[in-house]
Amino acid sequence: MLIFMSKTPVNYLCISPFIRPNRDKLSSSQNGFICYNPSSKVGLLSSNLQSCCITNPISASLTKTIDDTTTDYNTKIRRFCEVGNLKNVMQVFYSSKRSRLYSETYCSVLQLCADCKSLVDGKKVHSIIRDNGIVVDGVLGSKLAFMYVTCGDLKEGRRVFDTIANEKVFMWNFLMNEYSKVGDFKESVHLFNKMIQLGVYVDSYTFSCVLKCLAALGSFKDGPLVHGYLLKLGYGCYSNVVNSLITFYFKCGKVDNARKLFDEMNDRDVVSWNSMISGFVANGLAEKGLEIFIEMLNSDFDVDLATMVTVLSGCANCGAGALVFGRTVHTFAMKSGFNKEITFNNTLLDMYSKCGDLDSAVRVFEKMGKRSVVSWTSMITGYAREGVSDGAIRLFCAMEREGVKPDVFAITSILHACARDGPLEIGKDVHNYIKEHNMQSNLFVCNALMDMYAKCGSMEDAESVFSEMSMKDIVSWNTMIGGYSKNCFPNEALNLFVAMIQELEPDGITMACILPACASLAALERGREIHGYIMRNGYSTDRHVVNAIIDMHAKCGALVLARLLFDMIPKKDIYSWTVMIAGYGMHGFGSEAIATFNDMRHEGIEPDEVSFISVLSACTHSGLVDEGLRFFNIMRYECKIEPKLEHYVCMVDLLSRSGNLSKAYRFIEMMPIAPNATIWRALLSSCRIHHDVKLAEKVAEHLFELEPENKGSYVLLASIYAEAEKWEEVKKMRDKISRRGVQNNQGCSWIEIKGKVNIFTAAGNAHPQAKKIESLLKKLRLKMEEEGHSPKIRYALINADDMENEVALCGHSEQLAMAFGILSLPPGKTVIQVTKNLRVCSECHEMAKFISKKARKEIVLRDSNRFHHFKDGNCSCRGFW
DNA sequence: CTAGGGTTAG
Repeated sequence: MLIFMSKTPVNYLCISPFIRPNRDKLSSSQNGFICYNPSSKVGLLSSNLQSCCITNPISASLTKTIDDTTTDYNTKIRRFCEVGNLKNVMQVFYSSKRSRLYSETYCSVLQLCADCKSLVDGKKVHSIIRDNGIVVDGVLGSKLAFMYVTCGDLKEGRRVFDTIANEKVFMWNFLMNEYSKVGDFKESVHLFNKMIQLGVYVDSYTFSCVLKCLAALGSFKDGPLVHGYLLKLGYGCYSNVVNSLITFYFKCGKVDNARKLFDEMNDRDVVSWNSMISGFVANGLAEKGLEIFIEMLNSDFDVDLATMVTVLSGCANCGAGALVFGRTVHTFAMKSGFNKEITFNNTLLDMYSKCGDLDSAVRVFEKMGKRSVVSWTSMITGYAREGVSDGAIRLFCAMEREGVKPDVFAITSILHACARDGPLEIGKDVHNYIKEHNMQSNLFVCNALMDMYAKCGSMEDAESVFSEMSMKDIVSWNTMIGGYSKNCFPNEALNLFVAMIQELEPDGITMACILPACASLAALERGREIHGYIMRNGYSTDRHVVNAIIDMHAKCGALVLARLLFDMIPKKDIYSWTVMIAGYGMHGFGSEAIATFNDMRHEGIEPDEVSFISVLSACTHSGLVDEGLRFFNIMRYECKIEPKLEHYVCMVDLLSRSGNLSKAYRFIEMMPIAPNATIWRALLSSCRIHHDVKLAEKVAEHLFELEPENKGSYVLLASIYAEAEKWEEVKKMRDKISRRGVQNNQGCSWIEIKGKVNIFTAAGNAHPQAKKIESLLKKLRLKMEEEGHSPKIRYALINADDMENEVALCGHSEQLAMAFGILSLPPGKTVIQVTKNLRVCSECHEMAKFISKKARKEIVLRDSNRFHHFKDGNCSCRGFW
């Protein structure tokens, strides 16, 4: 009688030691488990005998060549294996480590290590096998490989697998499946090809696995090849194979092929039906899916839990469009009693959440009798997706209170929530949890962790996670590159990009991550290089990439080119439009931005919250108060979009800069969400423009409360006092400022000349042409005074107090860059383009106007907020900055 | 080889 110790098909490798296998039932190829080293002193078997023993364990036990203690160890170890006591097994195993045990004993121990997922113990067993010089044959080798892979070390498992000539299809299938689980579909397909080459017998599982991988890879050409091959081998009537084919064709969008296969099937099973329904739904044909579902109900087939789960997760993948179908399924499931199943409820709530109906998801969640970590994770993700980070975090805490332990999925999800609006403290707590629970080997967790740090603005922390990762995938690289781009480390982003392309092939997302780096540098030449790289390597069809290219051009000042590229897009999506609107906005072309926004709506594209930010900020940059208010109302009442903080920032900016200070203040008071520091800061700087000291004090109170350590706010209020000649107050502010650390944000401007970026800082470190630049500026300043442009009093007053202020911060670095631009502009060219890391100061702004008139040059200055086009003594911003 | 939840892009 054969006794199998565990349920997996590998189990023939470990037969209970207490019941000797019945000789008649042994198939020699499958059950050989004793393997002595020919050179061993304990195993006295000759080579001939050994080969006999491998195939026939009975003879081994009969030869009695092993001393009693060894037999004892074998028995003891395997008895502990049976009850699953790894600790005891390892103890006995260690005390026996000098004895050669039965190969089957090693197998049992390895199986137990696999069951317990203990890589540490598994490795110890392997090293003892090695030390004892045990020959690793196909059986022991398979078990070793199985152990490694099961314990998460796919690489080592594969290494062992490669050393044994294993013709067993099981191990091949197992490895293929594992590779596809970790997302390495290429390797899985590679293994398949190798199997064919080596003539390994392939079975139906092999085919379903390889088809799954081909679908995931998008290898739509190879699918039909495999299809033909499996027909030749006679697998065309295996329902699991045909089911995989159906799924494959659906994934390629070949709905008709899938339908035909299904129609011609002789024995459809539940999976066939399920695949048809989810396939239709996934191809945007929810109604067809519903038809099949009804057909299934009408046929004799019992709808099972898997049907419900597949169908609902199909809806979830489709998003809002499948919500109606999802509801129908929900109603049906209630009648059939599926709502008692936790798995069903999990899928159901996830469906509602992914289809945009979070309220229904919450209702399902609240009604569920039992909740698992999966249920909680779905809810947390749902809140995070909607941007309700505090809700997500509250749920996470509630989950922990109920004693549900977060796993890697839950951790990834909560990190995503923390990334949404930057509670870095909580993010760090999660990081500690990850360390304590050894989750840092999980790729998803690490990627989410880096993303959280990047979004919270801490690239140092992101970098330290990145550098310690043993396995990095394309997401890891993209996250870091995108993080550097967005956090204004464009050079780091570009360097990392160069490092990346030496390691692995980038994708469209990489391009969409690196282009903003060029944009933030305003380095049009570098951007064009990347643009060229994109064209050469075929990324230019990816819509994200195309949009990023347009964005880069707009942000580098090449607005006309941006428009040209925009017009060339055959199918513009909401991102394309948004980028274009924002482009016009930052250049001060408010009416063009509005026209583009209207064009978008005419094309039938519904604006979303980001496109409203674009058009609202365009109104702000051009001082279009009435239009801005109109769009704000359209957003709320026509498009039913709840304004977010960013929208309120735009509105406060819009109202206050145009002089409606008290209106702006009332607007803040009316906000249904708590205003943040950015909003108060916008109002405070408008108070300065319009010299409203009283309101400024009120506003500053809010700002100091929200950001007590931000020195900039105190400087701003001090400037307002100084301009109002309130010297007592200036002194008080100065004390407060000096108590707070150093100013971190130094002014810096740069200009790209013939592809080389020339940087000028406030500190004024010497440029090779510093003397020429200084003398040119001197001349210009003199001329300015002659023509009656006296420097504004407010700066002089603050300077007298020898206090850090806008001027000191600015350092007039943009003047240096502009002067250098005039000196080195090639003949024939009339546009000087300068970029500054902070907002331009008003003195420099006046200077730029003057230069544009006197030198007859057009100056395009990009500051941290917008573009200024200076021409003939005027600026396109018309004072709105 | 058993479902269901997770990461990067304006």
